[in-house]
Amino acid sequence: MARRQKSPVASGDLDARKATILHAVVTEHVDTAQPVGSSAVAATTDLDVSPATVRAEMVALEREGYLAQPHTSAGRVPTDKGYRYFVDHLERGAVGAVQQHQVRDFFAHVRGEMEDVLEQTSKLLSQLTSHTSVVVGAGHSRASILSAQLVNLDAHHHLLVTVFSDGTVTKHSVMDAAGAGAADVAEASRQLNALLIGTTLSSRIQVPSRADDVARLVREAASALHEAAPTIEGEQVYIGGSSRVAESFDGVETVRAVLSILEQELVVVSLIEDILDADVSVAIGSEHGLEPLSACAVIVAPVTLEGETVGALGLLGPTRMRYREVMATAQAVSDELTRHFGGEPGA
Amino acid sequence: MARRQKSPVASGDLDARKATILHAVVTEHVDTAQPVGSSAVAATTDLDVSPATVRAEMVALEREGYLAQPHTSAGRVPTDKGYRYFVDHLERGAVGAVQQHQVRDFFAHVRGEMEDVLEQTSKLLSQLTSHTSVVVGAGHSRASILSAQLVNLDAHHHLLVTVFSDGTVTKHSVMDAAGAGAADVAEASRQLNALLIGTTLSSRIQVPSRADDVARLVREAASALHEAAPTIEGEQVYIGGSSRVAESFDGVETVRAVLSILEQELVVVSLIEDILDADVSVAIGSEHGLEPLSACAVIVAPVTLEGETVGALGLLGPTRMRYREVMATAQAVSDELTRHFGGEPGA
DNA sequence: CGTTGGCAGTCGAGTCTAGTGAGTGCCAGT
DNA sequence: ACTGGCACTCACTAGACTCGACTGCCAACG
Repeated sequence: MARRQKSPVASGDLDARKATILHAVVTEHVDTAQPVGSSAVAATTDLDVSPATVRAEMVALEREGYLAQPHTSAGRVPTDKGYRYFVDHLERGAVGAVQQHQVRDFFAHVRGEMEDVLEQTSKLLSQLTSHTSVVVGAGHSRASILSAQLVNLDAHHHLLVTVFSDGTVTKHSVMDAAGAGAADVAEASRQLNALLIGTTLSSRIQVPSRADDVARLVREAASALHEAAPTIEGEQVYIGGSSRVAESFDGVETVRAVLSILEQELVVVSLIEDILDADVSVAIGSEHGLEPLSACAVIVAPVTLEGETVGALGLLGPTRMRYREVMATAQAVSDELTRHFGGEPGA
Repeated sequence: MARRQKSPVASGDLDARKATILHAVVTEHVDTAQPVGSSAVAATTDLDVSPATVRAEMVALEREGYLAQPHTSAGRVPTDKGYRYFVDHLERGAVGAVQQHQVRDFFAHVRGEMEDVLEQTSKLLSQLTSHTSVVVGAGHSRASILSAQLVNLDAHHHLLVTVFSDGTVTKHSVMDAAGAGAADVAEASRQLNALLIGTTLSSRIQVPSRADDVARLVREAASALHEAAPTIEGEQVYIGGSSRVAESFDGVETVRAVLSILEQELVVVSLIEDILDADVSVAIGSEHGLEPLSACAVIVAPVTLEGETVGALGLLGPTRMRYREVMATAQAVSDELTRHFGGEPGA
């Protein structure tokens, strides 16, 4: 609403009245899920114009691609472009008091490891918004190793347990057909720790080439760790409220398609990362490339730690969504999450 | 079909012809999703009787509760009791050759930690059966601690990393407001290790009561571990193919209800454990107590390790399900999984 | 020239009325 | 005990019709 252009042609800005009408159509349609007619717009806005005038404007808005008609004698429905304009010109609202309180309360009481917090957060988000939520914890490719330890499980199996500077812990099985003695395992553990401390997963390390049991164990363990690197570097994904998908769309096929996408973590992560920006951002309908999600809008907010983006949270719902409220919620949770991790690093 | 009673009254067994008719109705209904008429049954069975005779039998089957009519002039549909009889008298079939191969192939190539294998398995199951699958890894309440280590993250945060005899690894944040020195942390780590090794989560341990930094760290870490015990003892749950739910049921409300149940891990686990038996077993419709799942059948197979049940796998679909095939698949995967973990314990 | 009221036209949704056909229950005959 | 025949039931479908919410267009107005 702030920036406006003189000439309302092309795709730039719309004149004030068109903007008001578009805004009215969007909000009304979000509320009712029905096409919105000219008289409804004339009644709900404070434009003081007749339905006929509204109609004329709507024809223009349709020509410019902001609105669409399901069929000739129906009201108008916003297009993706219409929603986009709506969102771009939305003044940021504060999150409701009840929700605000719920968010604060949640973060005041939540305890436990980062993983648990992220998972709980995804549940909170879907509960607050009635949409499906996605929380992505960034990978730790740049984290360095704080400790590595080889633990003897039984005669032929050991476990390499690695602790990273970002607080993650990984484990890797190490087979040992020969069955080295406990002393050898302990020695290998010592050497591994010395070898790996301070390195990252992408570091090249110098493994001993000797043929004895200890050296063999060290080599096996180190390779197990580095082989698995691509997997454990990967992001953690927590999805909450997937049952909300069934409420949001009426076509069973749409529901299936969306759920199917949600099952593919890699796709979800790359979707979120595509949309991710320094601020709360939105992808509407076909704006993200995923055809099965063309009926969806995705709202993404970053989670930062010491200025760096370490994760993201996303909310997925129908394009017909209460953008203002949902974006405000995303912003609030993102802020609190950032503060939460900022306050207690590594936890 | 083996055991049969003379008197077909009451709820015991049905006479051969009724059994055949019930069988025909179930298989036909599973195929077509339509009520099955008497003439269809007469045509598809080798009973060589007229539709009229079939009708008479169907009336009896309906009176005894095995069949139901959606409305007066429609064919018959199996009731839960009908499906139950069908399943109880199903001769176990072998799994199809293609699937057999797929399962073997999967287990021949799958690598990685138990958690990863279970998760992959749930995907395999849902892919093989086109149903939603659940894989439950048993809790490790009886596992003893092999190693405990306190790792210094930063000035005020440490991480207690614990390795259990069943190969699981847990981590717990330990806050340290006072900021003990590195030497103290190392000493605390040593003491914790000595203290915890060989104990289980339910063991009572004797923590030092001294007031110095080391003792404080030890107490903090031990209490963090034992406080979290209920959580980490808990089962791991992996759900695969939840999008299949949308295919299986046509009512959106049913889909939502089922998805909603699937989101509650505790409910899913207790459901599976209720049904769990030494063999592949089935709960049909209202047999399990969960009202929202009254349109579902759940097939559960145990996963054993050295004679002990260490987990379970479940398949959830509509009562109108290909029980024979799905049960055979569950059996096959359960067997292979058991063999897989039996062959490489701890992996 | 932008705006307005009026008006004919369009089209989806709902209702009503057969007509169709799959399937049943019953019964008399073998 | 089984069968063929038969009247009956009832969901489903198609067509006709009305209703009503809109639109698009146009002539008139300030």
